[in-house]
Amino acid sequence: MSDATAEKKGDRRTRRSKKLLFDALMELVLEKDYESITVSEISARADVARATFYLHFDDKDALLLSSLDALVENIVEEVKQFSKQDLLSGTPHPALAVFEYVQRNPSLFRVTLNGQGGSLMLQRLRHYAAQTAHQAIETLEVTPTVPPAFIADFIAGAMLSVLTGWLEAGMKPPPSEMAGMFYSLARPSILGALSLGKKP
Amino acid sequence: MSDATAEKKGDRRTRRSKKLLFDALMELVLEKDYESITVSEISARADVARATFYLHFDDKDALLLSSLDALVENIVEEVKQFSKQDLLSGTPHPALAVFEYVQRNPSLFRVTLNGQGGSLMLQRLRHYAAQTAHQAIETLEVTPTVPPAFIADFIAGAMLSVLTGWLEAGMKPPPSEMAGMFYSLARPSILGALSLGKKP
DNA sequence: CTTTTAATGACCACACTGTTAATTTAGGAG
DNA sequence: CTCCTAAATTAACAGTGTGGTCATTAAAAG
Repeated sequence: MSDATAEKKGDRRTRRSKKLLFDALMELVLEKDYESITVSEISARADVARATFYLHFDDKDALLLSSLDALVENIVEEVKQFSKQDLLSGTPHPALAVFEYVQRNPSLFRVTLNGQGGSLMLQRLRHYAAQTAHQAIETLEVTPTVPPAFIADFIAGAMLSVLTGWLEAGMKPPPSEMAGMFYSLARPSILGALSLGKKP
Repeated sequence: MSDATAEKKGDRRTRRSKKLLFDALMELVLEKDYESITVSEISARADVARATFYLHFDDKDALLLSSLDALVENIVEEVKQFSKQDLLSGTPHPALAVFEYVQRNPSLFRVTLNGQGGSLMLQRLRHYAAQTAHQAIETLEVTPTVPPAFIADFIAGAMLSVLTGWLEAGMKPPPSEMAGMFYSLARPSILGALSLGKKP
């Protein structure tokens, strides 16, 4: 094992290339329509041979998805910090975490939510969100009157949609306010759906 | 004016071609990934010269969007029938209308919501939905504590997300049940956000 | 019937894809 | 440091789809 700073896998050159390509895509994605970006363009921007691109990724989407996966892992982890009590209390920590995270890294989310990044990303993001919401609900240990999966879809979709609108509006109201509004809509719903089946 | 059956615009041949192309796209979209469908393929399936395609549409997306627009117009009109009182009453008419409509024409919605149909459709559908929700809220003539646009985004996103899950699950619970669940989550939210500013 | 207009097939230049082969370059193990 | 291996590069390649034009044919509309 070489360890040392370790953690990273693979040849230094490989890492370098992947990072360059990733950064190039992020740059381009802010400049133009995702669909219209070509592999040639990404490689050129990354100052990497086109063949090198295909050495690491099958196609444009593969690169994009691998980026998204990394990003989502981060945000999910942050959000998971706040579960149980925060979910039912008035403190909008989980939602706040989301808004703040998005505010900190708007680029990729803008691509995803604004519909660019094609369908793949939105689809995947929705699944991630729903799954996370689902897990959060289950930690509450109540037997809801509505299937948790339904609640999860509902809340996840609402959150993504609201996020989209927020990005389109230039992230105008600050995260705290957004989170507050989100909770004022989401909490009554969830509480209502859970109330009948509360556990002692 | 030639009127007679009228209502339709343009040359009969034009209408024919457009319809053929539209139908072809719908067929293909059920068979394979939207992104992978080519103009050549659509034209071939429609049994129409490729040049004819470009005579009517700029590209694949233009055809798709024109289809979506037509479809959405229908559903929006249906939903708009039920506004004011139904919105606040327990009768889930508006949501029911949506679920039933989708159940009746699943194909295009499956494309849109399942993420295929690229980003364009989802984006546009979200806007349509939010806009419709927004208008519905304004007919209520109350001054909500949360911006109507926010509520609209919230509800529209929730609806689309739930619809997506529903389609993925093979439209398993019937529309009535889905609409019921949707309302049990959506109503408390909306009522809560509106309650403080009720008008006499 | 005559005029107008859509549809067709054909043919084009162009861009991007995905792959492979030969060569150069740089990292890592010992 | 040296050698060996694996990554990166350059360059070609066939394949496919795109838009667009054009003269010709077919069919509506008046």
